[in-house]
Amino acid sequence: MFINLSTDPNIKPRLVGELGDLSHAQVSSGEFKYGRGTEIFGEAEPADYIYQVIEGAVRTYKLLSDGRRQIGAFHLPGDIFGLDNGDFHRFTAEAIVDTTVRLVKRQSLERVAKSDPGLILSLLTMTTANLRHVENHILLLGCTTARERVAAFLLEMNGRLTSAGVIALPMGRRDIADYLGLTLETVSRMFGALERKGHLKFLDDSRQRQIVILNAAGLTELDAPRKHRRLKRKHTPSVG
Amino acid sequence: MFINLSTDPNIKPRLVGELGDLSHAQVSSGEFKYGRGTEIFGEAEPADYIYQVIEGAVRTYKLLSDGRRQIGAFHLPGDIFGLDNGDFHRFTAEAIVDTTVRLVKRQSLERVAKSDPGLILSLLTMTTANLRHVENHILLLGCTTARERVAAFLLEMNGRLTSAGVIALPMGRRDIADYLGLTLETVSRMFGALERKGHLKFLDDSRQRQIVILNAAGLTELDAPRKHRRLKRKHTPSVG
DNA sequence: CGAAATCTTGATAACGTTCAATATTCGTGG
DNA sequence: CCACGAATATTGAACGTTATCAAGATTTCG
Repeated sequence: MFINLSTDPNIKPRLVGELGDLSHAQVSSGEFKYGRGTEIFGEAEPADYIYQVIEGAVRTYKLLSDGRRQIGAFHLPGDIFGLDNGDFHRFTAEAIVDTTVRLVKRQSLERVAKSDPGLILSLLTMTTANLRHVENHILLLGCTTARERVAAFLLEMNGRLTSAGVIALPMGRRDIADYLGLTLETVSRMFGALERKGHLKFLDDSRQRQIVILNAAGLTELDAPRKHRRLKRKHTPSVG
Repeated sequence: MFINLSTDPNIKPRLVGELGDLSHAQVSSGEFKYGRGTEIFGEAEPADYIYQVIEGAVRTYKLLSDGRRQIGAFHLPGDIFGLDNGDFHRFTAEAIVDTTVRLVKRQSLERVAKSDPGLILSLLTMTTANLRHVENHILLLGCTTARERVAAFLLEMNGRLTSAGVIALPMGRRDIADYLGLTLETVSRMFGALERKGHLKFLDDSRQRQIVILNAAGLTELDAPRKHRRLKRKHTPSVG
């Protein structure tokens, strides 16, 4: 089906925030539902669509050949994923829970983009936003302790899916672990430690997925034993 | 100074490969030299220029407040860095050795970009290339052992700065460690282990920075003790 | 030339993983 | 709708990989 995004009131508000100048573009678009745990697209598959979460949650990840998994991002309502700017997906995407997505044919986007600098600029803006997230994640994975990672994860989620002060996590400990480069046991232990310190509490939710942050400042405290201590800096750009 | 890149034979060949459609753009450009160890720009500073390495090597990194450092990338001759698509740099950049860079005023790029969709597309292409690199780095930092990281580093460098089969590393063990999320001692030990296994050898270079890969296949061997073993999957894409 | 930086190697320790057991809940099929 | 197997989460104990601390050898470069 073809939808003019600028005239469909149900779609425009959702997409405008992310797609910006796409608002006057004529692109082919549709909705789809994926059951909990099902694959939306696979790594290295042709990237025919880009996706936006309407409802639910999605994980995108890479696998090593021996089964080790690294989740690159969680995608929540409003988020766009599968935007690879190339012919093939670089991640696998799976629905974490029953999920509804909007999909847009990449071909139609590119057709429009040829004559619409604003759309390319929007793609650049979204890609840059991805890049920023991934860059911060590298800092997390390369430098931080288990406690710091779990705390950072909570703060990230706190900013993204809090409703009435409660974080309702759609994903399990295993997913969190694979996002943070830890094991699920370590994630569980760090949650426990943060709870004992009074930085958070669990609501009497059966699976401990409903969390309230009690002390956000406590979560930002650094924790490194003394791993590295580089301090000096030089400042003298010399002119050629 | 203003240079029309499409008519300056000394500049065009270098930039065309990376900047694509910029070749017919009129942008302000110049060259600069930075001494070994000096800062080119700092994190959160205004991003007034984008840079291309002419000669030398550059590291870009983020710091935590207690001094922990994560190097995001090494930039070698031909590479463009500082392309943040925003008003501020997200990394600090330092010359690893005496380095010559070309710099291009961002303002002039943006002026041209307004009327040149091809240039924006080039920016998108370069940003996507950055993204791909960082995504792969996340997989490395989140999932792999020390030996695998050092091996992956060598293979990356092997594809980028090999001359006559010899990798001549411009950076020290500390930089490599901060790139791989390890300590310099561990990097040193892994080099030693790989040498003992016959996968590489050092040239009698005083600082062990000249390396020859003897067995690239040996370097790609996986090494995980048995950290995670997720196996079931419908179809199985994998990066080995 | 000499102080600082770099790299290696060894000994010890710690953080996080691995292995294991339990309790609870989910969700699918009878 | 209940029951039962599978999935999820927590916790404990032991282990292992990598960090930390330390010393020494060599080289760089100011």
